[in-house]
Amino acid sequence: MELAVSLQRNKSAGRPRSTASEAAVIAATAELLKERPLRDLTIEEIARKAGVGKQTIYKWWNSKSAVALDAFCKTMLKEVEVPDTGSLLEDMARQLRSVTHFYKSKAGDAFRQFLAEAQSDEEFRRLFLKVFLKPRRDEVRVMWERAIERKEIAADTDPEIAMDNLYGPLIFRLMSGHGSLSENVTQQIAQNAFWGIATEKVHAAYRKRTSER
Amino acid sequence: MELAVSLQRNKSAGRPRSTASEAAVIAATAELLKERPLRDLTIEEIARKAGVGKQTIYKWWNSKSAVALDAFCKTMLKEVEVPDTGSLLEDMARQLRSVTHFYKSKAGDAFRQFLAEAQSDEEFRRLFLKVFLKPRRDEVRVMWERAIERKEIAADTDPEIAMDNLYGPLIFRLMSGHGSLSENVTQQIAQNAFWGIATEKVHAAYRKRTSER
Amino acid sequence: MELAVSLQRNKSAGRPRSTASEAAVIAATAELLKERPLRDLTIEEIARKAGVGKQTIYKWWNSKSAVALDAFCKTMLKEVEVPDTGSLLEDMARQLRSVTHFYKSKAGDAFRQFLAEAQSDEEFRRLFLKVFLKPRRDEVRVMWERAIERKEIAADTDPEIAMDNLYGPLIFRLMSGHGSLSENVTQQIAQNAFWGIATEKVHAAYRKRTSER
Amino acid sequence: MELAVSLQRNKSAGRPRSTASEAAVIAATAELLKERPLRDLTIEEIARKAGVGKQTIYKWWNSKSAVALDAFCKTMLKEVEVPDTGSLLEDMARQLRSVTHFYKSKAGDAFRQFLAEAQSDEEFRRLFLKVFLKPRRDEVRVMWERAIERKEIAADTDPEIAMDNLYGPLIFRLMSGHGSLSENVTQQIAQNAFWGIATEKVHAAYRKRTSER
DNA sequence: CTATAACCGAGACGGTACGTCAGGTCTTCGC
DNA sequence: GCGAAGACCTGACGTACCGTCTCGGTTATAG
Repeated sequence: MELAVSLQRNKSAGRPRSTASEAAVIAATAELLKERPLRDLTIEEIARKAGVGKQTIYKWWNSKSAVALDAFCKTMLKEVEVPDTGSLLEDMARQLRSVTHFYKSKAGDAFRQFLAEAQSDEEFRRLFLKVFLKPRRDEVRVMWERAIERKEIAADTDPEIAMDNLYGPLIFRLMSGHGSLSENVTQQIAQNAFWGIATEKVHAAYRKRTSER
Repeated sequence: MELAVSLQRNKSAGRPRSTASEAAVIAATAELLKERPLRDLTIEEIARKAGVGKQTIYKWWNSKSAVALDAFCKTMLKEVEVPDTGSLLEDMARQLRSVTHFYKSKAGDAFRQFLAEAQSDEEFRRLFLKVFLKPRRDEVRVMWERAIERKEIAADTDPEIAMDNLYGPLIFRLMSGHGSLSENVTQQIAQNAFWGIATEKVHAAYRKRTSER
Repeated sequence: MELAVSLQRNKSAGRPRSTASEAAVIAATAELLKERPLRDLTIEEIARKAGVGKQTIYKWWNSKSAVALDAFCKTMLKEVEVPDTGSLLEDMARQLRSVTHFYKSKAGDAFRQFLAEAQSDEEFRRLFLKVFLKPRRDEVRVMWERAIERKEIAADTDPEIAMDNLYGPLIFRLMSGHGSLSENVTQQIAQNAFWGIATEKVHAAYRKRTSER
Repeated sequence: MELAVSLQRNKSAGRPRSTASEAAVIAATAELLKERPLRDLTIEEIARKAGVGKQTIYKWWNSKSAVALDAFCKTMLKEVEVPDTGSLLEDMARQLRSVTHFYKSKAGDAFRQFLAEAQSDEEFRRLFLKVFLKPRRDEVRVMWERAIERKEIAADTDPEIAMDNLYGPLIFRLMSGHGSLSENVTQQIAQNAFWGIATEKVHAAYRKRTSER
């Protein structure tokens, strides 16, 4: 019980890390990240704004992207909503509404910056995957697992692919900007993804309740 | 940039634009783009490698991304294959195989770099959309228009969304690297996209030919 | 005749070196050098004060000491007075008075800084020797050559050693600060140096004119 | 610094100064000082090499030069040889031989570094004068006092100036590097200095023993 | 036998400067 | 007048030390 604590402390001599500095860096970075693209941040500016030495940043983070990701996770992130309405279509529609709201926010801008950054920094790609993307997907995956239990989708459905079917189109749309992300569009995407993965039985049930498509 | 140059102004005095320089810049950039991420290219290096003054580059292109995009379009791009098998599912499967091959090539790396770059450079995003993405989508759109004619999908289906359903998951997978892009996965994505947009009639016909999913 | 000139110019394309920048650097450095020891100058401060990029300084000079030496030679240096009174003793006494004046000035401070710098930078030591010390000694050497002609000193006297006998004590005094450099002291040093190198004949002649030492 | 410590205050509470740490600092510094110029030492490196906290160094010494001087005095210094042959010329020649040996050694390098350091640090200049230069000159001064007693030099000769006449040329030669310090040269310097300060009587006696110069 | 005090190592901190790199602009010459 | 060459100012890079500041711990004397 107490063990973890006492193992944690005392492990090193010397002046301990300044929580104030860390917080200042995170805060400054978060603020800057809302103002401009990640690419246009500089370590110097973060240090300046945080009132912190550059070395202090380099000591605790590997790159400005790592600082930014940390700031993002600590200040810009809200809980994922994982609806459980008993209907996959409904779940997906609701979920998509909520992630769309995220994607369109400042946080969503940051998210896309990170995805962009990952294209030229393999180490960061892994970090981003580990600290943000994977945990998020793990939370959301239950939506499909529940659908499998309810037999709405086939037992051998790969939730990973299901998720890509749902989120991929959205993200691509946002990144390329070739089309808008209106309510209408997101719902269409949700429906297509649903029809794409649901079983025939569910299709039939669904068709009963609505007019033929 | 680069467009509609020659017709209007053949009267101007002075030395004409050197086609050799332009070609050298394009070639050097293409080569560099195969070696490393766009972000890590520099105008100076391109100029050095091309044996060209920096100013010459700045004169004809707005940014290194613009040079790179130009180089990409002129040297790394092959015709899109737009299959016409008479079956949307088959068309989509084939198409996806061919774009997957593209995405996994050096050219695909470059494509993702451009998408990344667009996240921090709105002007470039528009350029990329105009000179690459839109033309491509225009070519591919006929696949869905043909499917509408064949009544495989509803008349009011938006091909834009259909395309996002098909390509979005792939691109997202590649960019985030959370999963592989095996033949198996791409075919699954194609199928899901197809089931997502095809009409009930087509679903039924398809089920006849295969065992129940 | 004209050859040297035409070889000099035209040798390179590109924007020529900015004389304004060079002058600004020299001026700024000279000013700073009067305010504080060479060691406490920084390239950054010079650049800042001169309104010049650091790179411009690094391009044309190897080190801050080199800049400082250049500034010193171009702005703080006056002609050496090489007296020719027909008497070595008189020449030496006058010369020493004038160099003492130099040593005690701001320029003399700088001179000692350079000598100090040379102790930890062999490359600079050679530079200093070449551009300042050797030319100066070459100018002054004639004093002893004339004395040799007049047979005041032996024909095989080494002027280098004679000069060290004259200037060495002064410089050491100034650097260590163990004693003052009053008129009295410098004249004593001059006399000792003179007696040390003059021939017996001259000693005798000199003794006739003055009371026995 | 470092002087007159123990006698006055044996009463104070608290942990006493660690002699081990002091010795380690001195040893590490001495070693480093043999490897590179004083300017290129850093407190951090000394602390690292000595296995000591930086603060411990700052507590007991004012600057790295002070540490170095301390290390120099405690480990690199040998007794000065003050010959007493009964002849000033002989004394000077021998002395100069021995100091030349010193100047050319690692210790001599350090000595010049200190003299150099003194040009940009007035406080250190005074310290160096007090703990090294003055004591040394005090020891050597008797050479001239004995010569005065023997009436080899005038009663009012200033030994300080005499010393400068002897050592100054050597030191300047070494610092500027404009000439070598061969046996031949040092003996010439010694002779010149001797002739410069000896009385006529001595000159005459000396001439009897040698051929006319 | 504590309590107090000074010391010590370790090492994090806010800074300043380093020397390098590239950006985007400018100026000159040769074609 | 175009284009190469290349110098210019700017500003960020990542590193090295500076001198200061906590920490946890150690070793003395004083009570």
